[in-house]
Amino acid sequence: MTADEPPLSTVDALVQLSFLVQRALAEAGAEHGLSVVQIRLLGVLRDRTAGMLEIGGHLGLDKSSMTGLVSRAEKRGLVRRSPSPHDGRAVLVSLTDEGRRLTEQGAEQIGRRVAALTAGLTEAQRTELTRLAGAVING
Amino acid sequence: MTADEPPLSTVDALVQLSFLVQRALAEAGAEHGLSVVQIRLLGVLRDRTAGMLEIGGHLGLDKSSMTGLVSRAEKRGLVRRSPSPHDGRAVLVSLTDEGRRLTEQGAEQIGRRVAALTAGLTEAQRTELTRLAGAVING
DNA sequence: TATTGTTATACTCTATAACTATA
DNA sequence: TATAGTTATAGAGTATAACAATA
Repeated sequence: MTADEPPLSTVDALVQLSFLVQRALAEAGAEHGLSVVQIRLLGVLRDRTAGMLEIGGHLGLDKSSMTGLVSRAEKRGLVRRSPSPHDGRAVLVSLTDEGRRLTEQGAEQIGRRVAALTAGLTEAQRTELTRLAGAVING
Repeated sequence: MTADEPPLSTVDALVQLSFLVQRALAEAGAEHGLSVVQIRLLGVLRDRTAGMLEIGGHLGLDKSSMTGLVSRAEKRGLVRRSPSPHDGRAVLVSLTDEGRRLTEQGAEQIGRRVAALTAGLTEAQRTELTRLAGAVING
């Protein structure tokens, strides 16, 4: 029989859960030398091509932070910069084939690791957790 | 009427929720110039005095990362280093009065911000979410 | 010898301010 | 003038390897 755990407040439960998930993300990324923010960058580009400002908006980062972030990913061959056909000031960032491969593979591993966190729940509990988390996310 | 949101997978829901909570943490910390890791450092020291290795274990950081982390907090007057009475190699890190004040105040603000995330849930839903999150946390 | 902690070093990540080029 | 992006700079945060002091 395992030890009883102290009851958690809602706040503590959400904070601790967030750290568990973030650790799973970091560990999945580390297998490929990717930081969490690099994972997020690839995630943003998974379904779209975007300019620096737009990506920064999604990640909550200043445009000056984007330059280095994208350059490091570019140096690793994961993304490319292209000139925008409509605006001479703008660049469009998109995944390379290698970047897309790594994105898909990483998503799979993240899925496995995060799913493993809920392995102790019943299917009904998992469904309910997903529903409640979704309600928080959607306001 | 608000727009329908796409149904989320369990993995996506947990990942997105973790980013929401982490953002709340970061914003609460930013009000006092504290990073998330500095908040965690104060949290570890809230209920105990600990050596560098022990703190690093709680935070998942190498001992070499601890030196700078603790020194920055020390320079701000939030923690102090004391020689261990039992081991001449070790130092004991503890909160200063100012550090404790900030820790309590920060915990309050984090509580408010994280609680606000669940403001749209009923009390029963909040209870259920807490129970399910606790089940994930406790294995 | 093993352990605790620091230092030296290198890198990622981030922001502010100043700058370039284009709109 | 305003906008998209980069550069210069500064600082936090992290790890690896080498080191000092103590156990």
